[in-house]
Amino acid sequence: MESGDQLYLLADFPAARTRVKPLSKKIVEYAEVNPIARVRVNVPVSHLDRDFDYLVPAALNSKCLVGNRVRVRFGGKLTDAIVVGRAAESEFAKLAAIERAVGPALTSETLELVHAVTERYVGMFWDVVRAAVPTKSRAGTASSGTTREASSSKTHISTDSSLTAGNWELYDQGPELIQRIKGAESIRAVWSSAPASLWWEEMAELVSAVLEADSQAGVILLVPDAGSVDRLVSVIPNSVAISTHLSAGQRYQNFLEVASGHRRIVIGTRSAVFAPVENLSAVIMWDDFNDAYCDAHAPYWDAREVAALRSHITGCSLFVGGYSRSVVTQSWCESGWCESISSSKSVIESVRAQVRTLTETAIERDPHHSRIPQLAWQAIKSAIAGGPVLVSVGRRGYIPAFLCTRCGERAVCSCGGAIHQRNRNLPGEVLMCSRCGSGGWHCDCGGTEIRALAIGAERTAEELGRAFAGTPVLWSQQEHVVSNVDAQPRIVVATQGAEPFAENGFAAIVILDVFPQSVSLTASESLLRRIFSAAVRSRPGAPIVVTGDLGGRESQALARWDSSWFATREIADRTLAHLPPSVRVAQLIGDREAVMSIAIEVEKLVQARILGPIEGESTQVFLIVPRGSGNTLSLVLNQIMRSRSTDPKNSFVRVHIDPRDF
DNA sequence: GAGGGCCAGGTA
DNA sequence: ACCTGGCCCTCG
Repeated sequence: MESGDQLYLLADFPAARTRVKPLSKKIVEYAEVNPIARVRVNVPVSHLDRDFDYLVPAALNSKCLVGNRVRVRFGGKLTDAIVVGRAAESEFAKLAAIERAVGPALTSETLELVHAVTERYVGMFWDVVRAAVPTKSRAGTASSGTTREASSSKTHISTDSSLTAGNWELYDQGPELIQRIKGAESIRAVWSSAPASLWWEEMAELVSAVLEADSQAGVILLVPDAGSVDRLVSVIPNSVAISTHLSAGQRYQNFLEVASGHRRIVIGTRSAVFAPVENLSAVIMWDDFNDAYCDAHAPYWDAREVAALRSHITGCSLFVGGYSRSVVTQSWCESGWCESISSSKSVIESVRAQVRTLTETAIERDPHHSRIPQLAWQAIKSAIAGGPVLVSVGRRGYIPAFLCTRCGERAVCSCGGAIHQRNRNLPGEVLMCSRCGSGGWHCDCGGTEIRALAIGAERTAEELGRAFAGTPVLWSQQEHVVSNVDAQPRIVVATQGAEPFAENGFAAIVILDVFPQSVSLTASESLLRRIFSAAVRSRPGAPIVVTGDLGGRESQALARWDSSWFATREIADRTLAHLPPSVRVAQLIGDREAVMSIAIEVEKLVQARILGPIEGESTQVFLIVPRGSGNTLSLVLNQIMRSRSTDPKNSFVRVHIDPRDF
């Protein structure tokens, strides 16, 4: 298969003839033009993460192009390598020859991207390649290419086609945006999904606008999970999936179809951000706040950042959508790197009047002691005849809210945060505030013990079933996600993140138990995301009831129906506190000695603030620098890691650049 | 990280 | 004379 050949231009290299003395005694002809291949070898040590030169046998010339995968003898062993350059001459005298060619892996464009990601995340070239390129499967090529295959395994009560279409008229400058895309303009934009919008239809519409500008355009669509991949593949013609839930053979085959230019519309999970799409015109990402975009292996790259990097390097368009605006994408907008697309005033007006927020204290006073407050009952009761009602519940099982065992009032800290027990199996364990972290809580009544207000999702469903006997109650949860429901009256109880869409939208929505799950940087951002992601599933004018423990800013953002406003405030606070996204962070994890010595060395070379050490199973340190010094920080860390790796006595230290949460 | 060369010191 | 472990260097 010579399919990858047209990707690279040999003519780019200066023609030159060189005398090179090959190591092997065998008489082999070498490539006439640029007989040297500069490669990166797959060895797990960072001081060997540099170029090595090999001779290209004439017979392999066309398969040793820049970006191709080859096999070379390195340190006596046959090893995988990627050709990263071709040259006429080498500094090095005694060269070995490339033993075998494997196939296409990277294009010159994705090669540059992999290099950039490696540098930024202080990683090794091959650690990024492993994520970017599927392994060639032993079975070779699985015959039938499953492209645009409808997912039949998921529970669908109605089909996608009966749902309302994505409509960019719901947004200020939405129709204008579509026109500009059709006019082949390169655009970076973030959109916050409007109520009654369907994200996959919105993405499909962006794709068709891109294709209208250039029918040969390449597009990458990124979604957080396999279910979303299926959903998108079914609405976007001529697309191909590159995602981990495909078999290894299928994944490799699809990858080859993309690398050869046969397919240009790629839909996938995080690693698809590296897809070797020809003529890439746009990267479109959905739900960027989702943690699934973070790779769990070193060097812990983040697909949102990689997408931004790719757009930066190639100038391709970038569209990032979500139910609510993430702090990071809002900061892109504020820096002028990106434009912001939000729901139009009239759309916002139609929703915000319907939103009612109830604090936890109000629920406690409810005489029925139900998890579902009176107002929510009323909303469900009045809406149920007209269509489906969504009840979004928190995590299954325990809800992190507690009551004083003595008076039964909710255990609340003086700062307003919820009180929780570190280890609920140990009586007498110190009671902590989940917001400010102060310990030693006691109730106003004098009580010093708490009990969990532990009513899980099942109880809620049960309670609803009893109250609305005769109305079907449908469950949607992580193990069994219901994607869509029809317009029939029914109660849909869904755990966070598993909320279905309803034909024509839900007639009422109740969002229960919105509590911060932990003390962290992104805790309140994720509360808002949960509320908005459920609430956009409403039909116009439908009542939306939210219960839980919202801070003032969260409530206000909800009342305004403006998550960008919220993100802006968050950014301002974090900037004052020298926290991301206004700064770049490097997290070091390892032996105390090693971590501290690296931190001190970095501090000598860049002006960094050191946070920590935090002792646990291993020691953690955070190095914080202004955004502008981020590249220097990566560079310096790279040098240190390289020199450390030459000495096997040095213990291993993990470097995590810009962790999303800490 | 693996393999090889080299030197020192211990063992028959 | 031979084995063993530690150290250091290379790997194209």
